[in-house]
Amino acid sequence: MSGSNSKNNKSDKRVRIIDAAVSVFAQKGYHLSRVSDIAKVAGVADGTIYLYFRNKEDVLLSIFEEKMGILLAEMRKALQDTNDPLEKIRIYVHQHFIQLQKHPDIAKVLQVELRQSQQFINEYRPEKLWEYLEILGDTIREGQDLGVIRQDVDPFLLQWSLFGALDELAIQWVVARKRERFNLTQAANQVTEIFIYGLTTTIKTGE
Amino acid sequence: MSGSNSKNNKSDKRVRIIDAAVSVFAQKGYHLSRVSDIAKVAGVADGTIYLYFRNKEDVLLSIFEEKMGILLAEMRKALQDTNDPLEKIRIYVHQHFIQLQKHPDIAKVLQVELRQSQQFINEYRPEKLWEYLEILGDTIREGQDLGVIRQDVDPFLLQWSLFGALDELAIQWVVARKRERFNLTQAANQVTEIFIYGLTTTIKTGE
Amino acid sequence: MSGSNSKNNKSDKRVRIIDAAVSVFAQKGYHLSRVSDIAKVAGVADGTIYLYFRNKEDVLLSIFEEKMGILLAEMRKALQDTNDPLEKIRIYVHQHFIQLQKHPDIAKVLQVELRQSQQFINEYRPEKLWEYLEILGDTIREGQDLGVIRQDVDPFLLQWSLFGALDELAIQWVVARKRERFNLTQAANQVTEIFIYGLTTTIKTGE
Amino acid sequence: MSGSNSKNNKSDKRVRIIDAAVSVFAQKGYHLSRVSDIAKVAGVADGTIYLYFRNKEDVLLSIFEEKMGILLAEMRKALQDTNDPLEKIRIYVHQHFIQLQKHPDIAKVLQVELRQSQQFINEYRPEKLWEYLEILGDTIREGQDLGVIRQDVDPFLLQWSLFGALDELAIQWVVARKRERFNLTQAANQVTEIFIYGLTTTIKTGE
DNA sequence: AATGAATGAGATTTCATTCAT
DNA sequence: CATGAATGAAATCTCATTCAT
Repeated sequence: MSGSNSKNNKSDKRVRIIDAAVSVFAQKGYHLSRVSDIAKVAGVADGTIYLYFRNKEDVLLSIFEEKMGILLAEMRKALQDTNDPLEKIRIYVHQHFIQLQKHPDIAKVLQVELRQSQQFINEYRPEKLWEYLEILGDTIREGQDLGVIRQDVDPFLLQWSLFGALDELAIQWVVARKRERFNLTQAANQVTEIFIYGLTTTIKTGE
Repeated sequence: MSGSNSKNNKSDKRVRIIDAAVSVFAQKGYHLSRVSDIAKVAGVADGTIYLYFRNKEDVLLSIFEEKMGILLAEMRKALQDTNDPLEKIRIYVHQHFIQLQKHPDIAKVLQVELRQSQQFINEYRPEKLWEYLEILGDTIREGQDLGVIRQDVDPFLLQWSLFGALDELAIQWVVARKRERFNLTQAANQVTEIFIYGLTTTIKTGE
Repeated sequence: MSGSNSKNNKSDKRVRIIDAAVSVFAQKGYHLSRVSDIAKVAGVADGTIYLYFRNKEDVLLSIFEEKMGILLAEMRKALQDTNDPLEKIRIYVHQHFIQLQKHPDIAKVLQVELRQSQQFINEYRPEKLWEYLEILGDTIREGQDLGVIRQDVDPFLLQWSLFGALDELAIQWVVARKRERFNLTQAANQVTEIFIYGLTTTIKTGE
Repeated sequence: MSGSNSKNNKSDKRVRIIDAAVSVFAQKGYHLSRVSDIAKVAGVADGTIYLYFRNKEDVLLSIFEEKMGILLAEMRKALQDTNDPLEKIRIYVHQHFIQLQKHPDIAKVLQVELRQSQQFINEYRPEKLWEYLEILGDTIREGQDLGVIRQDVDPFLLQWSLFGALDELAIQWVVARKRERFNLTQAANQVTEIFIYGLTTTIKTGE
């Protein structure tokens, strides 16, 4: 029991630091966050952080690695029962926004800090993020193979367009305190509507 | 002529500092850029920067103010001869990407550094950016009034979705060294296609 | 013992910084003293000073607060057994010079740096110094009430005159390296003589 | 005439800089005063100051040299018709305070800045100030030779005590915004009274 | 002689990281 | 393992002084 406790304490502390860092980074941004801020929120001494992480940057990297891993796993689980590509896209968008709502701080860090530094993105390839995005790209290609998505769009461009749209709405929701202006479920519905059917009023013949 | 020179030199220096800052911020990000880096690139002494700007942050703010003003003016000029909302959107997208291609560093700073800090966004209202975005929102509302854009989408959500898509593609093109993977003209065409007609294969009756 | 040591080390460091600052300020004056000078004399790193003080000015303020407090307490103790106002003045003058002799650096900082900046005096009210001076004013008023000090002198003017005389002699002794020219005990005697009996040769009838 | 004008302009500018420096130093203190502040008040360019003075310190030194010279000359003129040492002291005190009232800024700089830096006092001997003080010392010695001033006081101590008293009252009047609390004529009378007759109530037989 | 834009040395202060306890 | 006091490198910003015009 004491061994188990000890192990729990250990992993506990690591988790507490990660969570504290997520909260602090989300609030102030990576560069304006001090290590001692993280330590204070985590309820540990400054030096303790260096027992679990190489340095401040390693804390940020670990957030990506671990939190993105969780989001990725949950996204896969949400999509596992569907085969229809268009339905998959609908679920992807909903799931993305649900995660966002559940973990706004994580979302903020992933979104904002990710783009902060070219260096960061180039030097540290956030594999888990790429995998998360690849799901969208693969689904689009699948849709094209099955003939339900137009052949004339580049899956790569479509993937980023859709992700960008989601991301921007997320930022508006998360960062800019516009949460009162829209709820994310409605947003999810509208975004999928627009991407799938377009914004024009004319009616699709196939329907 | 010497007077003209003298005047040119003076305004020259401010411009050189701004341009140097754009380049340095684009490369390293705001926080990792040292004032002396900017000075070196501008070919002036460190202290000279403080003759033209209050502090480092003021340099960043001035970039926004001035460069965004230029982009805004050019966007308005590009749109002035069009009345059709859908055509306006096509032009907006193209123009956005053309500017991007012409000024990738400015784009990087405006896009990436802008959202770096919540504080920045909250305390300093980037009016010019809002105006730039409002053009899109107004056009959408116009299109709805004219009946060419679906009434059931929230202009606010659509505006941000479209801008997010553009933004993300821009970042991919600018930041992540993916310029070889697509050209922006093609991207512009595809994004407008998708937003206007949707990503499904079914054919619009109106065509 | 180790706990005691630890505590001593901590308070030790604050004291060491204060004392170093007194020495450095006394030698170079506040403005010409660099924080790193103080750190070097105190035997700590530059940054350590900022663990104990908000900034350089706070070090100066703390010197006033703490050292003046000590001088004030000792002055009160020296005066506690006397009731005769004239005797009190004699003791005050002696005590003032004794303290001076014991802590010439403190004296220098209190006297010289204090009046350096109007701003300083106006913004930071040196309460402890006022209290120290008030002792003199109160004694004078007491003497007038008891009829041993002339009614026709303004206590306020007399207080400042006497303090100015002491102060100037102090400065001559401390700053201007004139220590060889007079000893402070003799000075104390002469100043009290002059103030009490005047500088004329005529003899008081009361004697 | 134009030559004379030119000469006037030249000396004019030097005087304007000196006067500006007096005003600025009096307000902010030497170290917090910027050369450009002086230039602005003098209505000249920053660089112009360096045509008339070697550097910032030289401006301060010149203030002493020149302003003190004026005060010294006026003091000598005020004393020239008197032979009685006690009367001379009375006049000295009055004259000192009159000058003070006429030139409070000069007084502030001479008094406060003078003591700021040991270095300053040691390296640059303010001859004119010493002469000014010597008048007091000489008068005291004269009085002792004539038998009207007690032999048992050290002229050096008495000189500094009296000057210190004057100085402190001056500072209170000039610096600490206490001008409403006393007028200098009254102060002059009281200080001479106290120094000459002492602060006790007993009556001198000689009177 | 006068200007004032430009310089750059130097000062304060912060904060990631270390290490003795 | 954990602590947190101490470190000191590094960054921003100021301002006396210079010098081309």
